[in-house]
Amino acid sequence: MSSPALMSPYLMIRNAIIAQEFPPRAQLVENALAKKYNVSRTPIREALRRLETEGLVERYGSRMQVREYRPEEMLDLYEVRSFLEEAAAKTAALRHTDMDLMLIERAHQSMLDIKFEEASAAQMAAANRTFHERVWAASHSAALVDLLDRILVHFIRYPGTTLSTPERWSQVLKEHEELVSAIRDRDAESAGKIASVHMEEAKNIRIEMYIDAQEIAPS
Amino acid sequence: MSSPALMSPYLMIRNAIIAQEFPPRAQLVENALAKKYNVSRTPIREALRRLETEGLVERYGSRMQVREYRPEEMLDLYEVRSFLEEAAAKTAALRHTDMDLMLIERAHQSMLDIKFEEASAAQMAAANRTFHERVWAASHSAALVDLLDRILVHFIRYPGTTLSTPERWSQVLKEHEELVSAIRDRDAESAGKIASVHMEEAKNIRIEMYIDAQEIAPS
DNA sequence: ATTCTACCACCTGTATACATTTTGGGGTTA
DNA sequence: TAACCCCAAAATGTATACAGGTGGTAGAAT
Repeated sequence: MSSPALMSPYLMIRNAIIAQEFPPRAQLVENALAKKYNVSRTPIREALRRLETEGLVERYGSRMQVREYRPEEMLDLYEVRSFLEEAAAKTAALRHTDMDLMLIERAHQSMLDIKFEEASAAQMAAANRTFHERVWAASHSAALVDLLDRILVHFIRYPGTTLSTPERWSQVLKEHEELVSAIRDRDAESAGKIASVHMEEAKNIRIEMYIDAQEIAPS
Repeated sequence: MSSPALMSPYLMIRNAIIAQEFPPRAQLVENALAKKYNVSRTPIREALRRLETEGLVERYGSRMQVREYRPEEMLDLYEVRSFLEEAAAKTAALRHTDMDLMLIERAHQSMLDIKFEEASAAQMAAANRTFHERVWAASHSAALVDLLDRILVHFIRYPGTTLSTPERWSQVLKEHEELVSAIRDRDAESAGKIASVHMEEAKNIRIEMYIDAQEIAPS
């Protein structure tokens, strides 16, 4: 994260939304943002349009406001991601080149090299993301990668990670191992199934996290 | 299609691209477009940004140009659509309300009411699209609908329809009938399978169309 | 003839000024 | 008191002016 002055209004506003500096349903007024970030309305408008297409910001009439979100929405997102990851895994199994496989294996090895106690949550999440991205790439379907990107954007708004315990971490590694094998064997059905189950588990962990949060701070 | 003056620059440019008035790789220069459509650069810029996120237009450095496309890409799109329609059908089977089912059945009936000889291709395509949209809606997954919308945008660039023969039309009706039944029975597996096969067939028809076109006008 | 340089034309990025629409409030009336 | 209307203020939509950067070309020198 570089200094504010070097960041585009798009990223500035985006970060502010994620940090809840602008809470859900907050009105995003062009003039106010322009003053706040010391640029003219023009770049602000473009940033808002972009955030709108990403789905972080919504129009109400002509006004823009921060999109609301409900924790339940997370389940929807995981569900769709599950379908897409299944599709990507299947397709990757059928279409991967030797190079694709090498890149996937290397990403997997990077995750194996991480010591859970020493690494930061961000590091682990990044390594995990890289692994999945390499699987996507191996599908050789630009359309599929585009959709996966689009879905994952929404996850930003939900804090935390599903990789937070050593048990889960080693479980993830085991499942990735299986996924790599299935892809290597060009076994599309298995690969799809593994990816799907993998996501289903992440979803369930999220549900637990949500319920725990509810019990600590009930409405 | 209303008169040009009433259409937003976004739609104007979009139509022009689809009509190949701006061929693939054509530079889209803001000033030129502004003069052509009698508006200032500001709305033109917004239109281009929007088209960029839709994927009809691409940046090369800071220049914008019409995105290239290859007929083979169509297969990718159908493949991804197939996954998504399968997901939507499965989810709709599990989650539909009585109202959802009624709307689906009504859309299906509308298609049955169409006489192939009398109806235009556009009418048939529209009725077909409505049917599918109602299935999507019955999934109650906003994220899924969003992705389907996003994928279908790209189909615009490829002319023609897969519903062009009476045989195919009645085949489509039969498969829709089966899909409605599976959804009604809340049989997710069948519904998913039917939707998936349905799309696979459309893909194959596209391949035939492409090959035929190649033979008539070889490179 | 070829290459290097300098300049000019063009295009995008940004700011600002102007136009239009929407909204919220206050006062009047039924 | 509630409803309606009108007006003022504010926010968005649009146009225009200005700045910065890039590419291409003409001309000169080798």
